[in-house]
Amino acid sequence: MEYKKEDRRVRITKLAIRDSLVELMRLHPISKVSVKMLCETADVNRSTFYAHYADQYDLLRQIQAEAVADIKHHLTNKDLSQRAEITVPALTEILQYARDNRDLFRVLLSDNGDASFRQEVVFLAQQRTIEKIRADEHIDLRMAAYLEGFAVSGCISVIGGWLDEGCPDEPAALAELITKLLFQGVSWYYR
Amino acid sequence: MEYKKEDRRVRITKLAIRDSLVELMRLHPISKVSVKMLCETADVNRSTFYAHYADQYDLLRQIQAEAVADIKHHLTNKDLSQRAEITVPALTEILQYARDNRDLFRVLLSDNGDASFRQEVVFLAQQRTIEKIRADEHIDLRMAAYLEGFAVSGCISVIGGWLDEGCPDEPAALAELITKLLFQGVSWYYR
DNA sequence: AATTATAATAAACATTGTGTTGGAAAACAA
DNA sequence: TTGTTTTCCAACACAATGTTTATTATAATT
Repeated sequence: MEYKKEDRRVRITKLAIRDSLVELMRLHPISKVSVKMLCETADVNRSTFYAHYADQYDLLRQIQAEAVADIKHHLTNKDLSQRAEITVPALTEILQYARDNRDLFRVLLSDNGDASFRQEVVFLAQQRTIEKIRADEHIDLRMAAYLEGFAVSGCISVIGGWLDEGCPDEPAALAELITKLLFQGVSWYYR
Repeated sequence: MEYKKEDRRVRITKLAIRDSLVELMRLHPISKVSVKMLCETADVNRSTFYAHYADQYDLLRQIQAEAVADIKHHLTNKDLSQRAEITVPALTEILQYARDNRDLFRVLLSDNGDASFRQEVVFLAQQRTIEKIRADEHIDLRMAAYLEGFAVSGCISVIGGWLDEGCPDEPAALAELITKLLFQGVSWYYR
């Protein structure tokens, strides 16, 4: 991987631009964030922006890709490299990571974010959490797709709400809740 | 409501524009759909567009509002006007309505759609399906929010997938599935 | 510290979509 | 048919886009 260690100026510039995007996307959807405004907020020349990114969407895509890579890193580094299933401890670790980068993840998971990030998360989850559903030959593929979509969308919603509220629960507690919601439905709680 | 019966020309124009939006949004997110392209596809003059809508988003908003009104109509017209809970029959009827307007709902529920529509659906559902959760004083508000978000996001995902695949299941069967997923989780199926 | 390489800047440019306008032509309702 | 309303057409100023050039500033290298 490109460990050529970017020029210091490049790092500073990119950081300023990325921070500005996250800041602006707390208020506006990506479509309403112009390159012009972005550069003004970051105090970076517009030509400089175009030297690094094609447009706002390209920028967002790169930020997302990095976040996905980090999540993947957390996944493979943990106990579950052998077991194709997300465990409460692993989910806890991911939640901690999300909390540490709260501003970023709020934006990525929010409705202001781009669809592709959620889709990537779905893909990651598909390869792990629910792989056993796929493996079960008693389930047809269509049903598996329903279950996966239901599960991942539900989870993302909970995590997004948690971040919006300032992470009032401990990661471990939320991981527990999510797991229960997934496998036992909403009824486990209130009945 | 406005039963003034619009001028025939207005009806034709609006219909053409709306169809064009749905068509274009199968490929691009709303942010990438320009008024110009919209009018070219609809074969309508750009000035005419601005006579009816402020911009693409205003147009989408109006389409959404109408869909929401229709759903509301289906809800209040049914047995559940007294019971604050979505029943399988009522959900079935809504699914039939969605299937009848498949192209439209695919767009509205997809990630290309606007967040506000999903939020409105969430709001509708909050007032009914899960009202009992709210009423239960043993549940704190934060937990209730988690459950609601989880449930609604999951449902929308399933319905969206169903529409994308060409509605291969009967509405009644899908309504049954969704209800089970909601209250018993994914485990009811594969184990 | 001096030299070389490269990144950021400023200014200008053509291009494109936006939103508005006024008048002519067309379609409607009566 | 007559009067009304809508659409169309052409033109407009305006703003953001993406590119290019020369110049300045900063970093990496020796």
